[in-house]
Amino acid sequence: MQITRQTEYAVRTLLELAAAPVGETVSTRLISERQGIPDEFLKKTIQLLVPAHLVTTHRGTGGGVRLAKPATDITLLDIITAIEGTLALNVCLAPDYHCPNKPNCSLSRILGKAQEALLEELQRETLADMINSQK
Amino acid sequence: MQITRQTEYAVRTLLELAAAPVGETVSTRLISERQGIPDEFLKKTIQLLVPAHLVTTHRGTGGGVRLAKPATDITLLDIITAIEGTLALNVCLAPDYHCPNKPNCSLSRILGKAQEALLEELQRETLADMINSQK
DNA sequence: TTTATATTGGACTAATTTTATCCCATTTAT
DNA sequence: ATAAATGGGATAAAATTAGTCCAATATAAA
Ligand code: SF4
Ligand code: SF4
Repeated sequence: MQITRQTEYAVRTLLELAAAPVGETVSTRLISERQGIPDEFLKKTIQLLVPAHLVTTHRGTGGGVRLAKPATDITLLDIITAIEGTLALNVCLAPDYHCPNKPNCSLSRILGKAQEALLEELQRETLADMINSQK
Repeated sequence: MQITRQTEYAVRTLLELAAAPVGETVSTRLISERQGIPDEFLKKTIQLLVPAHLVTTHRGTGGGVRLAKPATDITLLDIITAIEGTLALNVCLAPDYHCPNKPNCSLSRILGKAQEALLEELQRETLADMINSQK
């Protein structure tokens, strides 16, 4: 019932990028050093952020990673989803899973409600908010 | 970011007990058959519910498991906690974990708030409520 | 007192997920 | 060319989750 270490790596990476001058690329190497993240693992992590349209990358000398959109448009939920897939508090709350009991299962009903409350909080604040609240 | 299978086993077990006549014991064997839970694994699961004071057990012929308190006094959060330990959306939100960054970490702050919202929902409804909403 | 029933508890195994590493290919600026 | 950087496949290590096996103990009933 925890976010994974990789998800936290992703958040910290995006915070690092959001803190950098707008439009500037940062290499994964540099991020890994500054954030204490294993660099090869960070590469994999960033490769999950690309298809989620949270960052863009550029190869070669002077290349690196930058935000794909303004920090005001990226929520914590976006990041979690990019790394872990759609958040589900139980199997039956995940897309494409069908449990025959679901229609009259009070557990899934409660977990569904609880999940809604959770998603709302995770969606409320953006990367930009997070940066600001650090100051 | 999901409850474990074992936690769901625990919930279904307690629902089964709550549905039985008050004060009546049910054997783990019977529960495992009715709920489709591996019986040896269910035994382990129930052994986690005993020290959490959610059920009491009685050995020997005619023995079994029963609720340790009224179904109105058992919340979903109680059950999750009994099986998985104190719920924490990230390591640093668990008791006895100290991250030096925590004081000015906006991630832990947001996750903390989100966790609060989640806990509130999980605490809101009791086993009794769950039974009633099935009808 | 024997027997059948049921939980207790420890050791063990299996499966799955998470975390991490290795290594080579490809792209790009200088 | 060369150095810097990401892309991506294969694999390994570690941790967690799920499940099994079995002997011991307690209890009620025959
Ligand atoms: S039994 Fe209920 S909680 Fe469990 S998987 Fe089915 S619908 Fe979900
Ligand atoms: S860096 Fe922030 S979120 Fe991560 S463990 Fe430390 S306090 Fe928690």
